Amino acid sequence: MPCGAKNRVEEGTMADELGARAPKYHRVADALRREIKNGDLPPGHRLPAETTLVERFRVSLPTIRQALGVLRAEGLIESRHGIGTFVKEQRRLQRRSRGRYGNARNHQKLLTHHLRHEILFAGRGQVPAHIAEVMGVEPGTEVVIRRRHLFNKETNQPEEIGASYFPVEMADGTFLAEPEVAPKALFLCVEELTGRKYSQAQDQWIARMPTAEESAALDLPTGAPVLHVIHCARDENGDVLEVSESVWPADRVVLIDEYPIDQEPDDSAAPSEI
Amino acid sequence: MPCGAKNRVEEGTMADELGARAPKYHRVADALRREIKNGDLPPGHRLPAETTLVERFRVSLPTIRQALGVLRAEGLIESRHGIGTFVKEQRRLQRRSRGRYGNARNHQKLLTHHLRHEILFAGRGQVPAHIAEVMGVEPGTEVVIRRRHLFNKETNQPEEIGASYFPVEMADGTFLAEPEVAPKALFLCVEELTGRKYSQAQDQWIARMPTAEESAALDLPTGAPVLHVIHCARDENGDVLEVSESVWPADRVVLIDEYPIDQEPDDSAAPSEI
DNA sequence: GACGATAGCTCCTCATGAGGACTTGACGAC
DNA sequence: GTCGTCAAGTCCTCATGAGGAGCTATCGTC
Repeated sequence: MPCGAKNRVEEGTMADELGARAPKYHRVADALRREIKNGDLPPGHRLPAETTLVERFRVSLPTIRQALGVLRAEGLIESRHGIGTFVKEQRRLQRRSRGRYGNARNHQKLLTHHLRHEILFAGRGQVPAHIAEVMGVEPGTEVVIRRRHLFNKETNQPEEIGASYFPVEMADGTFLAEPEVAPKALFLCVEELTGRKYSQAQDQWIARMPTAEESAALDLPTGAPVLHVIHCARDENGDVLEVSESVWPADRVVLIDEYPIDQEPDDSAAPSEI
Repeated sequence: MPCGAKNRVEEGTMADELGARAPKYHRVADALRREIKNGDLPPGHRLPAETTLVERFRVSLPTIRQALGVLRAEGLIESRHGIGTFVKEQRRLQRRSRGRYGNARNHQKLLTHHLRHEILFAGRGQVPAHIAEVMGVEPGTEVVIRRRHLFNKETNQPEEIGASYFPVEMADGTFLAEPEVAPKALFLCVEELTGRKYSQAQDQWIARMPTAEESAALDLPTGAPVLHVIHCARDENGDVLEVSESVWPADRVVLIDEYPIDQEPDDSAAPSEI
């Protein structure tokens, strides 16, 4: 069949919103998407086999596969080789509070004690470029690095990957360079070790697609982005005490930040329209 | 050619890391990806035409298209109908400071004065479900809504879409329900109108894929996520004064948050490992 | 010089056909 | 009962062939 001659494509099931000019794979995807959103195809339910969809929509297999590819990219369905294509269970969002330093001073324990920690690396290493920039050092400078993975203790699902970076002269030779899990918040350790106080912070918030490694480490479905925060803490002189970064699976985690609002004018930067 | 019989696939250009068992489209994608990362195909450069790639890699057109689809999904290339396929210019990241309320008290002017404001809607309307939740009201409750689009004044590119929501009893009848751009930060207007002070805030940070509307409004390339913040401000009694939300194109914008670190313990929630 | 038609390039859509890889469940041998 | 074999069902890969749609440069006309 030449491309121009339109087959009738199962009226009533196929979308009518999209004109007859829309590509077939688009119309098929639209029809299936509506059935999923309607609840006709509930989460976990198996879709008809591709060959069945070929008959039902009276289009060719590549067209059906292209339509399913669209829905797969949207995160609506998931195909398992040799088994079938399923409507995805939508993962429940977990709210993770970032909170403030003051709380940790109170409790004197690890702030993420509800998560299982795994220290992948602790010791000297070259600072990554994006960290060097906020640290204000040359790329490739040696720093003390602690890399960690955090898991939900119950489900054992990965919930965060992160790392902390310290200036060598500050942290080398201390237990910050040792792979044991710290008993309390790292910044309290740093304050004890150096006698300097955390005084100001800058956070960079980034949404992006994961790297292949992150996708594997966080068990991310295809098409799911990550939330990436680079946190830079300085003492009152403006010297960097620590840069830490965290990457969260955005399909599962919402970050919550709570803080008081200044009543007095200050000189920090301007918020976006509040 | 039957699927089992492997054609020789241009040794030296195709990846060797992936075994010969890897799918052809995967190997083609890998070869092109490496050329892009190497710089052999610099940003903005046009890739060979699909038919040329067919000859070069000695695979069929659908295979080439599938390989390009992989790179397209990764955001590495961009195809323009009738013109060609290009290595994407990586958009320069703009750093947008969110800063703090105090600054606006100082300057008494719009916090985003470097952006062009467009008020799409101002007036009464039903509160969306996700806003109702943080506001602590029933879904469907009437509130005063201000929807806005913000554009870069120079490039005219969309840089943010957002909205503010106010309780009706507070804002109805005031200029908050009028579509004129406010001369200064909205929260200052609210404080003047109500006599109540912004005292505490909660931000929800979300990374997710855009809706179709957002994708169009923010001129997002396919595969680019958005950064979504829902900001809830309350007075000292805990009454909600305003909920505002912003959606940023994550391929262009990095949000920066700067704040002092409390020296005293407090009772706010715990940060993730700092 | 300005305008419009055309040719030739590009990517996009879609069909047909075929074989492979993976999973599951039924069956039989031990 | 346990194990391995087998068949059937599923999704995955890949080829070939064809026509359509969008863009641009060239050329001719006005």
